[in-house]
This record gives sequence, structure tokens and C-alpha cells, in this order.
Amino acid sequence: MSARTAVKPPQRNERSTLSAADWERAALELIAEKGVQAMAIEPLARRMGITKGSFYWHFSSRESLLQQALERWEEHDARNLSASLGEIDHPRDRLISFFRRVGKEKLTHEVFSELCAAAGHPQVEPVLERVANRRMQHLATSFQEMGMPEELAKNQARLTYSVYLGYLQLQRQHQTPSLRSGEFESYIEHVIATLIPPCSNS
Amino acid sequence: MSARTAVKPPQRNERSTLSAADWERAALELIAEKGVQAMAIEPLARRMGITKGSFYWHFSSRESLLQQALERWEEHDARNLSASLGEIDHPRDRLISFFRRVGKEKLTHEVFSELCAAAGHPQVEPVLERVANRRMQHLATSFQEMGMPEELAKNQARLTYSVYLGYLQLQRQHQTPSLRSGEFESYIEHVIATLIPPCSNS
DNA sequence: CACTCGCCATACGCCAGAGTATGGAAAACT
DNA sequence: AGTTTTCCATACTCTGGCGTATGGCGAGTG
Repeated sequence: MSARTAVKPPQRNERSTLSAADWERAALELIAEKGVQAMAIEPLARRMGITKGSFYWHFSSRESLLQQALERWEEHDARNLSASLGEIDHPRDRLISFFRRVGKEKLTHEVFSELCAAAGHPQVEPVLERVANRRMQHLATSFQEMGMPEELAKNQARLTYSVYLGYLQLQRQHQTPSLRSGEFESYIEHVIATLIPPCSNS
Repeated sequence: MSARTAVKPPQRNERSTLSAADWERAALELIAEKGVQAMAIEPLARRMGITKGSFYWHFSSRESLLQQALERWEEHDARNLSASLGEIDHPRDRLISFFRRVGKEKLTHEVFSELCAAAGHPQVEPVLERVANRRMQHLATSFQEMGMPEELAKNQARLTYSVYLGYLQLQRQHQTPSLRSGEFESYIEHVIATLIPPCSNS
């Protein structure tokens, strides 16, 4: 697989030879910028100052690269989510951080946004399904820990996740107030007040 | 323009000659099924049992067709919205119908969903912006009529529209309960209870 | 009846990206 | 040192869509 690169763990390209991981990272960057369908192999190669010849040594096809890149992204995202579960004790703070983290992890976020836009793509769909289930489960659990009965918590989780997805959509349309404006703060506080019940066991 | 078709107002193709409107309708159908980028001119022609030769007589380019089709769709959508304002007196009923109408107007809805997925496209973006503003204005007005102060109503409108967009996203991912299931009814009632204030002047 | 004009078919040229074939250079091994 | 392996460049083919050019045919019109 990568006996050579194992000697050079600092996964940055040392301007000598490229690894499959380099292609995957570049692929995710391109997806973040221009969407899944723009993740073409020749444009990628040009941007990396290289040719297709390299690509087809590391991967068998474009489909294969997309698959690997998606798996890498999904792993990263799942780790992020469970980290939130471990680090933040109070469920209410977890819920709030769910919204406040919209600005952080820029690249990961933009990739997700583009994946949403590419729902319907056969390779993207299952990823989105798993991610949505994980996140809604995360939300439902938090709501339950705040005292909601299970059914209510599930509905509330779906609603909350929809709000999040809708915000991403508006963001793609450039219809969201800039993150550090008063309008944004006013809105996000309204969202929190509407969707997140007040403290119960803090 | 369409001197001949003016004699045949029943805008269906009478298997004689096609009009520009026929192309626009077919374009919207294809967009509804496979998205904006799939609205290619040769596939369209094949589906209509015809060749490109016809297309370039009616339109100057693919861009032109897309423009016309989008304008036609936007008009239709705007009429739908203002019809709701005219027909439904009570603002609360208007808000409820906003959600309950998710299933109706199937084609128009699917087109909108695909347009959302294609935000970022230079021709689609302004359409989405106008539509979003119209709809959020519609919502904000209704909320104000229910007694909300303006600022609150605007935030609530954005929130409500986000929920709607998020639902469309989940629908594209096939993550929504079937429209006539108990789970769906349970959810939509939860949404209404959460987002729409109880009656004030009914 | 000839003639024009609206509508469409056929046949191009062009471009961009996917995938293949092969060769070459540098590093790694023995 | 010589050989193998790794990684990449070059040069194809192929597919699919865009746009153009041109010709044909039927329906009106004088």
C-alpha cells in the first residue's frame, strides 16, 4: 500500500511523490469549492501541477476516488460529533453548540453543504443518510436528556436538523446574514429560544 | 411568435409542430426528474422524439431555454403564493397551508427542490433569491398579522422557511416518512405547534 | 402553380473529461 | 552496478453534449 509514505507520516506532500491521501484531500477541497460534479480528475491534476498519469496509478477510477474521499470525510465528521458528546456534559450546551458550530470547521462544513446539493448521487446518498441519522440521533438523545419523552424528542430532533439543513441551503443561496453581524446573532438566539427548552437540570 | 399555436390555445402538443412552450414544459419536467444540469438539449430532443434541429429554431442556446423555463416557473410560483394570500383570510390558516401544501403541486415542487440543489448556478441563483424573499415576506406578514412585532416576525419567518427548506433536503435524501403515514402527521403537527402561535383573533 | 416560409432532419466540427497504453526517470533493492 | 519497482508524462481513443450549416418537405400565399 504505502510502505514509503509510512516512513514519512507527516501527511503533507513533501513535493516529491504524491500519495492517495493527497488526492483525496485535494478532491475534498474541490468539492467544497465547486461541488461533487466538478470533482473531475483532469482539473484536479492541473490544480496539483501534475497529470492524469499519476491518478490512475493510485486509483482505478473517478468513482473510486470519490468513494475514498467520502469515506474519509464521513469518518472525520463522525469523530467530530462524538467528540461533542464527550466534551460537553450538559445536553443544552450540546444543542447550542450544534448551531454555534456552523462557522467552525469551514472545509468540512462546505463539503457537507455540497454533498447535500448532490443528494441523489448514488455514492453520496448513503453517506448523507448515515450522517443524518447520526446527527438526528445525537439531537434526540440530547433532547431526551433534557426531559423530553422519546416521541417528542424524535420529532424535535428532525425539526432541529431541518432548521440546520435549511440554513445551509440559504447559505448556498447567499441569503444568510454575515456571521458576525447583529442580525445573525439576533436570529441564532431566536432559533435557540424557539427550539431548545430552558434549563431543567443545570 | 406563435401565430399558429394561437389558433390552438389548448396548449397541448397536437402531434403536428412543436412550440417554444412545449420545449419549456419538457425542460421543467426533466429538471424535476434529474436536476438542472441534466436538462441537456439532446436528451430532451430524444425524449420528445425529435432532433436538435427543432430546438435551435425556437431557441438560440441552452442558456436561453433555461432562462425561459425558469421565468415561466417563477411566474407560476408567484401566482400560487399570492393566491394563498387572497383565498385564505386567517393568517394562521395561511401558515398551516404553507406546510400542508408540501404534497400538492408535485411538479412545481420537485422543480423547486432541484433548483435548490442547483443553487450556485448563475441563472438559478437570482430566481431562488427572489422566491425566497417573496415567501419569507409572505410568512413574515402572516406572523405580524398574528400579533408579532416586526423583528420577531422576520426571525420567525426565516426560521419557518428554513424548516421548509430542510424538509425538502430530507426529501431529496429520501429521509422523510411517507406523506400519508402516522409518523408524518405526528411530525407536521409538532412543527405547527412549535412554529405557529395559537389563535389570537379567530 | 410556382414560391416562400415555418419547422425539422442530417451531418458536421468542437470541446472536455474518462479511461488506456506505453515509456521514462528516479529511487529502492540485491 | 544492475535490476526492479514506484510514480508520473505523453499520447492516444471514446463518449456525450453544444452549436452550426445546410437541405428537405409540407403548408400556406400570390
